[in-house]
Amino acid sequence: MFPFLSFNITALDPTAHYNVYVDVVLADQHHWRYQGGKWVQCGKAECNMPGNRSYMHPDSPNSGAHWMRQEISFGKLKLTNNKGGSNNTGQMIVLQSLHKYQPQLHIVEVKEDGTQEPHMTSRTQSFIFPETQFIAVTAYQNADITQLKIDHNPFAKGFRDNFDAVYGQIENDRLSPSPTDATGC
Amino acid sequence: MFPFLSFNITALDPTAHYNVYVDVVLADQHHWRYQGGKWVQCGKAECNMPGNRSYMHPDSPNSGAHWMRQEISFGKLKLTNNKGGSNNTGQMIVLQSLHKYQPQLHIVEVKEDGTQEPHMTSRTQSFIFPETQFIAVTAYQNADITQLKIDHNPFAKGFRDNFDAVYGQIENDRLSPSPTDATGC
DNA sequence: CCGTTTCCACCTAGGTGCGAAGGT
DNA sequence: ACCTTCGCACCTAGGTGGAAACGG
Repeated sequence: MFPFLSFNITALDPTAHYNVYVDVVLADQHHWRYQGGKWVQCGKAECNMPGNRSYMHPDSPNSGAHWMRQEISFGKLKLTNNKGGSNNTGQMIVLQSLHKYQPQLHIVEVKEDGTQEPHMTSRTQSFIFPETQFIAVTAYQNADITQLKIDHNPFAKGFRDNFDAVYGQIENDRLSPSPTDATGC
Repeated sequence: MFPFLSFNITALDPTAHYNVYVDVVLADQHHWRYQGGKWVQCGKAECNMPGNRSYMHPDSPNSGAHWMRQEISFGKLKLTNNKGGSNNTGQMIVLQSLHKYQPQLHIVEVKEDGTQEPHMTSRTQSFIFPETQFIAVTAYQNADITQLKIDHNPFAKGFRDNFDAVYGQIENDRLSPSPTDATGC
């Protein structure tokens, strides 16, 4: 997933322990297609398919102090349309192409061992940022998104037009794209 | 560290939880030098220098069933002579060059959260395999060791003489060198 | 002098979008 | 038609030993 989700968290108990994870849910009940330069709805969504749709941050479990120390990035969260069949050990989030999704951030207080406290629902908080919605694709439809990724994803450096000139620039830029950048991708 | 340490563990409680880690201690109190094709002692060892000398297996903590399921490899254990000064967060084992070392395997029963049970020393077992002793170096002294690593470490493939011919062979070999291979490196 | 550090070519491993080929 | 998959060139990131430079 690029640009990746990144959050700042405050007001946790520095000494308590938390799991932090993201899951991705359908944002509406429609197929989408890109037609005439716009995304348009097109029929009903397929039934909820099986497959993992949550990703625990690799630092989990950890203390409130740890989570608040610095920005929490989900740079290694990976998306796929492959249900995996076998060895999918919860490492990738499985989505259906051409459906719109809404990521959600969850912060769950846990015992020191990382298992969830029972009957402590007030100790779980979830956050939804509508600006992080996106449409999953297997091939890019919107050229602006393609260019955004080529410009900012280091692994796509080979596709930049003015390779050297642009790169020096980017290194000096703050490269923390607002979550809005993910919209429509 | 290559060849890397690898262990099979049996007779754990499948439902209990354990940390598994390796540490590396001085095997004797001498400097060593390579002279006339042999390692010879040479004066006294320096005082025990500071620096991390243990490496927790990345699967830790985990169940007895997990540890017994398959061979436990320490393929990502890294050695250095750099005390790091700052950001050394326990990820590398710090050794002094030209000293002889003895790796040790430790299996510690823990609570589910990975913290050690207090007053449960009988729940810790340590194993020492003398055949895994080695002498740390910054430059290879023994040509046999150099060739062993070139032949078997995939990252050193570029130094193999008969590149293609040899590689097909190695792929078909069992590549689990006995710990003895580490001796004298 | 001899051991250490630095730089280098060469590899493994894996993340990019592109374009051709494949499916429905 | 339109979407998906696959192979590809091109990158990032990092693990090799060799050779030269460095240092006490």
